[in-house]
Amino acid sequence: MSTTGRGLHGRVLDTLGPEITAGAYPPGSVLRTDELAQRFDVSRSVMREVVRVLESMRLVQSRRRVGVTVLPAREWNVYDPQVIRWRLAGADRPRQLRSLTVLRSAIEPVAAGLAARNATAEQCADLTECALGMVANSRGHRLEGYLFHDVAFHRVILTASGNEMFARLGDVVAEVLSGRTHHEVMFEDPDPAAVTLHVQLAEAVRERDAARAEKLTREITEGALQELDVLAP
Amino acid sequence: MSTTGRGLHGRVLDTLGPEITAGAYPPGSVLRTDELAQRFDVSRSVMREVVRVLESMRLVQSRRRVGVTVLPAREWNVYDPQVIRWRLAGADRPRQLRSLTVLRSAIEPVAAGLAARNATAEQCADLTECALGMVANSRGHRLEGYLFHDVAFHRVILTASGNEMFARLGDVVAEVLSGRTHHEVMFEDPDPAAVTLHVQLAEAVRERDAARAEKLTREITEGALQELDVLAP
DNA sequence: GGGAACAAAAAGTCAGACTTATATGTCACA
DNA sequence: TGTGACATATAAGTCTGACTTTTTGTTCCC
Repeated sequence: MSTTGRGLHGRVLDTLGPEITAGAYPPGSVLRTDELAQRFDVSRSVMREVVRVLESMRLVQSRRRVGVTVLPAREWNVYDPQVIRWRLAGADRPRQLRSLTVLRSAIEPVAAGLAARNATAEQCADLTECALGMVANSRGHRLEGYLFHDVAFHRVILTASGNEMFARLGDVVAEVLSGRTHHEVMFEDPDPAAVTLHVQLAEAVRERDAARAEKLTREITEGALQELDVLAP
Repeated sequence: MSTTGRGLHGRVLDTLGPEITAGAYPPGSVLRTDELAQRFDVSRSVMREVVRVLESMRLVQSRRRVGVTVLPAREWNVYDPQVIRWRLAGADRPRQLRSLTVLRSAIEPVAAGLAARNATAEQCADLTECALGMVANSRGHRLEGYLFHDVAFHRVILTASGNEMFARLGDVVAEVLSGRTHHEVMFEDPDPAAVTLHVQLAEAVRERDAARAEKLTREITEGALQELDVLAP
């Protein structure tokens, strides 16, 4: 389910990008456009476009008479969805997953508070529906169905907050939740306490209780953090 | 102080990017690469590189036989530093400033709590130094000096949190704080209460009091939000 | 009216020549 | 020996023109 992939350019990017984010080239390494073009068997034009995109992600820097320099991780645009996907697919997936979960724990409670103030009637209904879907799939190893509703639930919260910056983190949350179900060990049914919290959160938003919504979300993300500590200490 | 600017490619990007984020072309509008190249008097190769970068920011989408379609704002990579800068320079600066301030109010308290647990001795010293610098410049219209130390202070907090996602928001916070001093009306000296809060926050981090650090930061960002309500209601 | 063949349009790709900036090495001079 | 000016090589940057591929919209036939 890659966003790029289309065209020669996208295929090269999907190989070179992950290599860089995986640390295959130590920071300061110099690549040459011509050599890369040769390696991937594409023309210089295509290779230049790839380098330009990597440069806009701050993964590399292109300088005359020097070449394409790989930048240290501290420079990377770590909020770029492609970079996030590449890093989650790579070796430092655990570290990345932790970073993102901590980010969630900061954002989502505030977003939920705002959602309680701003959510439309339709969004409230969606929320309730998602929560019910979670309940319905919380037993009997129906993990896929549970995940689907869980992701949808958090997306609605983030969107309903009315803050575009929060809304854009929907994909990140989806990635984190999906990762927990698919990549990490998750044989057992979801924690019943978490399910209850989601139902209560939908209630709180519907009743415009911002403080309670924030508190409940804090408990949810707190749980996600603890879960992470158990899985990857 | 533009990151790009270097080269023909950067100059075109710095014109076309802001135009799109300013909403000069309604979503769904179709641009043609050849026409754009003609308009900016550059070759198609350069124009293609520009389009590729805009595409990676999800501002546009390039499709065969159709052209370069402008995407709706909901699709934009609003965390991309360039996009942030372009939007802050444009007409919906107030809305953008509010979004970012809300984001700060979610992130910084959590970051401060983590900083209290993870900050090195050197970072604690830096923090105290910055706080003292703020105090020293808090009276007599020394706004530039105050801003400098304020920005540095928040950068240290975000970095000391140990979370890379938080650390990368240093530039955003710098932009918001700088905007308050330069663009918005800011004739008076900074609020003495805010200065005190920063001094206390440096203390709390030094004493490893995570809960107090978080609470103090929440008060600081709360102040920033109220300030925004006064300036742009 | 519906489906298949066709034509046009725009992006995608390539190859090659030329330009420009700049890191680095050379050499003369102090 | 150190230092500055100058020359040179290098790799990115730019331009041009030709060709390919995909997709859309039309037309024509059943």
